[in-house]
Amino acid sequence: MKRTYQDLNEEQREAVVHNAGPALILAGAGSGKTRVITYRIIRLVEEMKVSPFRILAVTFTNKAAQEMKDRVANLAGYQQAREIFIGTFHRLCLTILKLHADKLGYQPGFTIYDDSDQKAVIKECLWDLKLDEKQVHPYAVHSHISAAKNELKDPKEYEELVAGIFQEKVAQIYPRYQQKLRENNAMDFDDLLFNAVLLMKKHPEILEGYRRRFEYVQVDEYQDINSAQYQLVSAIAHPLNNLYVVGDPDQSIYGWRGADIRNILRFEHDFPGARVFKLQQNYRSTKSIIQAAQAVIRNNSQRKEKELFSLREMGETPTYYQAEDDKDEAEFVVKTVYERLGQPGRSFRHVALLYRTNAQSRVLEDACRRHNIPYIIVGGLKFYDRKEVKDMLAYLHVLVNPKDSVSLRRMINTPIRGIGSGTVAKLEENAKQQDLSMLEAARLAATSGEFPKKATQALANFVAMMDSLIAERDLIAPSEFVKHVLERSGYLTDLATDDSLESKMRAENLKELVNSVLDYEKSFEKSAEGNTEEAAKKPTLEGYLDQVSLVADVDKLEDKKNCVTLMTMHNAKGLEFPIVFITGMEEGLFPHNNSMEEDDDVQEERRLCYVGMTRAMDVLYLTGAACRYVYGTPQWRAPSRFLSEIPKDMIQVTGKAASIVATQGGLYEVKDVKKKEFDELKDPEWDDEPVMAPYAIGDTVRHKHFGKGMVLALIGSGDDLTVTVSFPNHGKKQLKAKIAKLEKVE
DNA sequence: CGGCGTGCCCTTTTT
DNA sequence: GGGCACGCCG
Repeated sequence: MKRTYQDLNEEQREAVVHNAGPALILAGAGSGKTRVITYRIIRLVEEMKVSPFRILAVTFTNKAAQEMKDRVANLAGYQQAREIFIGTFHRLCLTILKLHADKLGYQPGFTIYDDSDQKAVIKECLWDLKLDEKQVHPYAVHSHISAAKNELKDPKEYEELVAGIFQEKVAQIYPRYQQKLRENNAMDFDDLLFNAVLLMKKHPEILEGYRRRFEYVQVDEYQDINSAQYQLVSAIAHPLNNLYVVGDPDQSIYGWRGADIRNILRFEHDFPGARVFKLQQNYRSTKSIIQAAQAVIRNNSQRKEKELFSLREMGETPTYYQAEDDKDEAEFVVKTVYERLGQPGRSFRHVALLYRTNAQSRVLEDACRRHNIPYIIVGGLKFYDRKEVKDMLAYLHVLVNPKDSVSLRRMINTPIRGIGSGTVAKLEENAKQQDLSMLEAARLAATSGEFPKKATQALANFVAMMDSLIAERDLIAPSEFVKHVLERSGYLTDLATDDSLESKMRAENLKELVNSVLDYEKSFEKSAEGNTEEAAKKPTLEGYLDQVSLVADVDKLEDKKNCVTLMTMHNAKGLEFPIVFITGMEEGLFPHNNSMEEDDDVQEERRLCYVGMTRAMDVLYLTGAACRYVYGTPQWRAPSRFLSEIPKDMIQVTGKAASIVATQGGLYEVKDVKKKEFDELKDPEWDDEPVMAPYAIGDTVRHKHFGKGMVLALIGSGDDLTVTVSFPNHGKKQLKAKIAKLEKVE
């Protein structure tokens, strides 16, 4: 069958009919990049007669992978689609590593440690090294190690480049951290990439195998690729370099995770002879939304020339609402959602509420609940992060990988079975001295008589339980087995002993966990888990755990339910909604305080703003609050600079905070106060008075030593009020209002 | 050993 | 505001 690609535009068609050799597709937001990449794959199979088995397509999220699989299956048929390796980087690496784990000194059943497991291991290291975790923050240590791995630096290489006291500490911790992971037969997320690359380096014959296998390599979201991913992809694509990458430098928002935007910017340099295609027509949004988004992104200096345009109608001019405080902001959002729902063809599912930080979701959530708006939150506290679910997963991890002592420590006394912290500490000591896993140490202790009688008995019971569970593990279906573990562990019985609502919820969540195992099993019936080299053809507990470790919340976002969606802008990438609210448009929040010093960081924030705005199809609201509660204290901040980058005629301004006006460029005058309408909607109990501050953003003040300056932000109230002032000759200063005694100047 | 209360400090974003 | 570590008491 010869396809004519009539449903593609000229730009898209040119990109699709590219044959061999490297190609870079610069695809603006909403320009149909997924469509292009799927058609490309189909063309490889149907016209160029490439065996599906020889095609690799890598994405960043499972959701993107699934969508691509579905589209290929729809167009080319299911049989073709399942032969193609379409998956995330992490899934690709995991698949490779499972096949060759032994070559790196791992066993195939290795566990993937999540954030909290990683943190636990770091803490152990700190403890071993007698470092104070108050001074050396585990989180900071881990992010350094993570960054090192993303740049493919092993502990030795890291040590050589150490600069500063903190990094010296990290250099001590890093090798120990790796050693502990190895002892637990565990890898962290970054190891998946790092070890896959390492494997290829150490074993050229394995690399050669994958080179021969994957003749055509496609990469989605290329702007977000880090060094390790770059190495992997370019190694596999070499020497044919049939490397087809799609991305948008303006949507690179993962720099903090090691993504290096330079990879896309220098693609033509790295792969000589590369052809470049641009997709600049946006199909998603109205003209006025695209114009506003373009106006913002234009302020970035590091860009590839690309001008997005929309052929849709002008549509509604985006609105900026300046709220008094965060609650007022939430009320505005909710009220507007109701207004919009009155319009034909609109329902809750068409609305997304976006924000910069997860902490912002709470106020929005409260407002939704008060006004009976159904909502789902993507990200934040995930299902798999709940205590009871993590406990049960810890059981399963140990049962699959008995060396996993981090998980063992979590479940050994949950529910309480008389193995207290003293006993655990002693076990740990024994394990370390005799070079055993914790479970082995427990097994020994159960018979040695070294422990007190009660503890010995408790350990003996525990070991017997674990041994019998391990023996049963592969005899029944994973879902049956999980049910069995819930019973045998006494976890459910323990929950049943008190009838609090919380316990009931937990029991409910554990049922849901069993359901998720059932879903996993079902996916095998239709055999959608389509990678042929997936070692096992039938569902296993190990396979289930792998999957859980690799799924993110967005992946499961179903649009069946009629709910408003709440999520961060990071999570929103790749999605679209008719009506979008971007909340928290304030200096210090967006752009975030931690990203305001370096120009590169501000540029990334701006790209994030661009990503957020371009999610909107028809209607876009930008909202910000003059005063917001952070960690329980009020903070006053100026409107985001990104607002002032949108020309006046491209945005309509409204709000009720007439007293505090934008200072960034002083562009906004607040008109059209809609207070009356709010009061009708508001729950009276909710409407507490905002905290007043003696200064306002934009005030000029005089300081004894620093002279005249302008107020940029206010944090706290009363005696704790801290004022951020910018002085012409002394720069930014944070001053305690009580001590500094700033004098207001007219 | 284990339950419970107090106080501290923060996570910006996530596969 | 709230999760987590620590300390006290039954």
